[in-house]
Amino acid sequence: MKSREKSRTFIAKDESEGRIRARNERLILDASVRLFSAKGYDGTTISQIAETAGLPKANVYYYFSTKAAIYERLISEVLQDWDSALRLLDPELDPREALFNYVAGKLEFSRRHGEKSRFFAGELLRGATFLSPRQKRHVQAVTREACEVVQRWVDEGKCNRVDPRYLLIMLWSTTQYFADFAPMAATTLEVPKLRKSDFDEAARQIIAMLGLWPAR
Amino acid sequence: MKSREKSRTFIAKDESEGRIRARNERLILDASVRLFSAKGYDGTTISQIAETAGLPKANVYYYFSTKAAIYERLISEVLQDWDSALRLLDPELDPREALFNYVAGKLEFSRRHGEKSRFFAGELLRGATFLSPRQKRHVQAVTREACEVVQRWVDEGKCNRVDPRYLLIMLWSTTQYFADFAPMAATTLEVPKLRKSDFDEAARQIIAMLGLWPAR
DNA sequence: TGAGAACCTGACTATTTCGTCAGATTTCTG
DNA sequence: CAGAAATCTGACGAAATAGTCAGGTTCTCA
Repeated sequence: MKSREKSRTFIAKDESEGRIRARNERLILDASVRLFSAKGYDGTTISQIAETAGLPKANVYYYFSTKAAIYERLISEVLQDWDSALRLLDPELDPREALFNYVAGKLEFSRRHGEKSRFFAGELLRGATFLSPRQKRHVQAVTREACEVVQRWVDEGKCNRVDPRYLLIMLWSTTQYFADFAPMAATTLEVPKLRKSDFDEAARQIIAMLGLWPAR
Repeated sequence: MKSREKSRTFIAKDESEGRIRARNERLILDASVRLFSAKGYDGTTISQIAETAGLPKANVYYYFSTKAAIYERLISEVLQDWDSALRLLDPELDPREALFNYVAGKLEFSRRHGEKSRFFAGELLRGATFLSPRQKRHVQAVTREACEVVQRWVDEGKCNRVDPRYLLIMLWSTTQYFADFAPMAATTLEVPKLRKSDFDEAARQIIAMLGLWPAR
């Protein structure tokens, strides 16, 4: 099958040892995120996950003791994506440019990883009870940081007066909408299916519609 | 089975005859929307619906032959709400005022009927496969109508140039966010739980952030 | 190369779920 | 009030599900 070097791999996580483990866990997680996003947590069975991943069910149980364990791993992965996206908000740039980059980046990520985006949205919808206090604090800290970036733009007069928190919510919600509710967005735009160009246009339109840019 | 012709009550729906039927169907539908919104379609069992509604399971089956039947009834109810909300967009008003009313109204509805809003969002998330072609056309027609209202404002110079479709998407997504992802919004706003005043403030902020208002 | 660790799996159990049904009870109507 | 229609319900069977386990196979490294 595969003859890799027998080198010691002390890379990072506790499970980084064991190529087979890494490969199979990935298979399981990928299958799971697809199923969870399509049918929800309760609507997904371990048998389906096993079948989608191409493994026997008992083998899935070998790697994850329970469905909840799979789910928790996915949450923490998605949370990482979410916050590295927020770090795209570059304080050095002109706000209009920085916000455009952020929106475009977020849209592009959502377009390419629709299942992840929908998975996260689905679980937020269920009440976000899954976030550990630690994760909640983390989200809060990252959010606050982003707010400060915007606030600085306002203070420096580079940007009209605005409550950064509402601005962020507006950007999150709109970008999410295109990914998560794509069928509805497509209906509204009267196209059969959203394409990359629709996402790009969305980024431009969103930025254009915001009344944040001081007259020059 | 089709021999229910004696009653004199031609009120509206096909089921308007039979007070008991009406009452029990309502009990079942109310229980269902709450459960569906909290646990998803697949995650909800008929037994839970029965228990929540306070009826024996077999009695639920007496009124609805299957879970899908309950679900379809809910969809059409929610769709009605959705489009009567869109009719709140009053073409006679000044755009700023009209849009504020629309946003505030939608937020208020979502706040009061969170389960319905989340139920709809949840099913959109699953791909909107549930909408019949007829319903889809209906949504499209109502949307187009709303777009025309906005377009007229633009043409009359009451409103800056904007693509009405993206404006609508932006408004829908943002208002939905507050209702459907309330825990996340609360975290962002750093309040323990969203209150009415937060929703009101959201409406003001959303309108204020839009750069649609021509200088006077 | 061989012993132990890691990995794999078919078969099994206990539980839950959907949906049905026969017959009991209540409500309606003439 | 009598009979018909509507409503109610406990109990049941077939199917699906989460999770376990004993024992087999493959890999790793000294």
